[in-house]
Amino acid sequence: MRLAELSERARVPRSTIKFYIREGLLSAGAAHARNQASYGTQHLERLELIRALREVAALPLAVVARVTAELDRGWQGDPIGEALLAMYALPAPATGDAPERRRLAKEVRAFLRALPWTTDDDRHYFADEIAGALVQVRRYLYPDYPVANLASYAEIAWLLSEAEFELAPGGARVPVRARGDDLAEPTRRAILASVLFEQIFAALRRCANSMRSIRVATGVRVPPASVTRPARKRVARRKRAKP
Amino acid sequence: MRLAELSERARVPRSTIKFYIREGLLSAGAAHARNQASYGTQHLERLELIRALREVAALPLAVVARVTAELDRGWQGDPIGEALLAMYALPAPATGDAPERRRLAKEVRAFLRALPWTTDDDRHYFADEIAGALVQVRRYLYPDYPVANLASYAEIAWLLSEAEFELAPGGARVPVRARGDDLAEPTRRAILASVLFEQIFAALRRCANSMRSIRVATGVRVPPASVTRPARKRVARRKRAKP
DNA sequence: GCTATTGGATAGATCCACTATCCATAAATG
DNA sequence: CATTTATGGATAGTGGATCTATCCAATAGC
Repeated sequence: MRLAELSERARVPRSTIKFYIREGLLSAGAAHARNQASYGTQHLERLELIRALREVAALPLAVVARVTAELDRGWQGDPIGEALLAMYALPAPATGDAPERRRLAKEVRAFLRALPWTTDDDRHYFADEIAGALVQVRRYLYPDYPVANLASYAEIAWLLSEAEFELAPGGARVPVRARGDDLAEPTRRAILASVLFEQIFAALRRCANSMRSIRVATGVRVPPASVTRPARKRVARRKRAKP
Repeated sequence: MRLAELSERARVPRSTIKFYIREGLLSAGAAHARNQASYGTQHLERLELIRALREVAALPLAVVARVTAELDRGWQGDPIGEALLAMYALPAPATGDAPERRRLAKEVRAFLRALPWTTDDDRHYFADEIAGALVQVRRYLYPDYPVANLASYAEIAWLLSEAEFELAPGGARVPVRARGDDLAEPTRRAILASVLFEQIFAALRRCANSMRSIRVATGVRVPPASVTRPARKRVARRKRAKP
C-alpha cells in the first residue's frame, strides 16, 4: 500500500510516519522509484505497536525504539520468541556510566545466574537495570546493601511469573515465533501484557506496603502472607497442603 | 536562612527555587518584609526530596507535586506516617475520565476491601490506578478480564511486602510521624525505597517471565516456585533444603 | 545615601514528540 | 503529452515540560 493508505489505515499522520522512519522505528517502504514506495502489513502492525507502547504504556520513544530495534534484528531460528527479546529492551538504558554500576552489574549477573530458574541466556539488560537501581539504593539508603538480599525478591518474582502464566488466558505466555510474517499481533499482546500487569502489580505492592505500615503502626494484627496456588481454572488451596 | 543561602546549600538555582514555589512544590519563606523572607531546614529537605524524586526515581514534576501536596496537608495526629500518605499520591493521576474506569474502580475498591490485609482506610488512589490499567487490559488484551483474577497478584504483593519489611534494615517500614519537625529524612528514605525497590522488582519480574518463556518454549524443566521465609538477619539458604 | 539583595514577573533555553509546509520529481490519468 | 496527484526529503514550527536568566522596583543593612 502507499503511504497515504498506510497513514489513513493506521490513523497516523504522514509526517509522523516519516518521522518514525527517520528515527528508525519503522523501516522505509520498498522503493520502486525515487518517489514511489509501498508498505506492507508489517508497517501497519508496527505503527499499532508504537501507538500501544506510547499511549497505553506511556513509554518514551527512545524505549520504543530499542524495542522495535530488537524486533527488527530478527531472531529467526532462535527458540526464543521475538516478543521476549523485545522485552529485554524494555529496561531503562543503563543511566550513568559509573564504574560502580558496571561492577555491580557483574555481581548482579552472577547472582541471577545462580538462581535455579535462570537460563544461561545472557543477552538481557536486566542486570544493568537492577544494578542501576542498586547504585541508588546504596547511595541514598543503605551503603552496604548486599546483592544477596535480592534473593527473596527473585523468589517472589518467579512465583509471580508462575501465577501470571497460569492466569493469563494464553497471554502471558510469550508466543514462539512461527513461520509467516503476521506474528505482530501476539507480540504486541505479550509486550502490552507485560507492561500493563507490571503497573497493576506495582500498585498492589504499594497498597500492600501501605496497609502493612498502617497495621504495624497502629498495632493491628498483621496477617501472615500465604500463597495459594492457582489451580488450573480457579483459585486453589493452601500451598502447605502440597507434599 | 535567606534565599541565597538556601540556593547555595541545596545547590539549586534561585530561579528554580522560585519556580518550585510558583508551582506549589515548596512553600514560600516566612516573609518579614516585602522583599525579605527566611527559609528553614524544611525547605532544604524539601528540595532534597524533590531532587531525589526527580533524579533517582525520574518522577514527573506533576507526581512530585502530588506527593509534596500530600506531605503538606499534615496528618499530625494521624497514626499513619506521612510518608505513607505521600505514597498514596505516587500513582498516576487517573488518566482518562472514562466512566468505564470509574465503574471498574468501584469494583476494584470492593475487591481490595475484601482482602484479608487491607484496612478500611480509603484515602488511597490505588484502586483508580489499577482500574486504569484494567481498562487497558480489557480493551487491548482480554475483553472480560475479571477483577477477581487479581487475587493471586494481591496475595503475592502481600508476600512481597512481608519480605520487604523483613529485609530492609529499617527502611521499608514507613516511619510514624514523631514530634519535631525534622522527619523529612525518614520520609525521603521511605519514599525512595518504595520507588527504587519497585524498579528492582519489576526488572526481576521481567527477567522471571522471560526465563519462564524460554523454558516453556524450549521444553526445559520449569522449576516450581517455592517461597522461603527470610530468616531474621541474613539471606536464606537454597529453598530445596526446606522440608 | 548607597549598594547588594530580594521577590515578582517575564522571557528564554532545551528537550521531546510530533506536525506542517515546501519542493523537485515522478507516477497516474486523460 | 499535459495535467493532476502523490512521494520522499528537507526544513521549520508547535506545544508541553522543566527549568534558567534577566530585569526591576523595593528595601535591608551599612
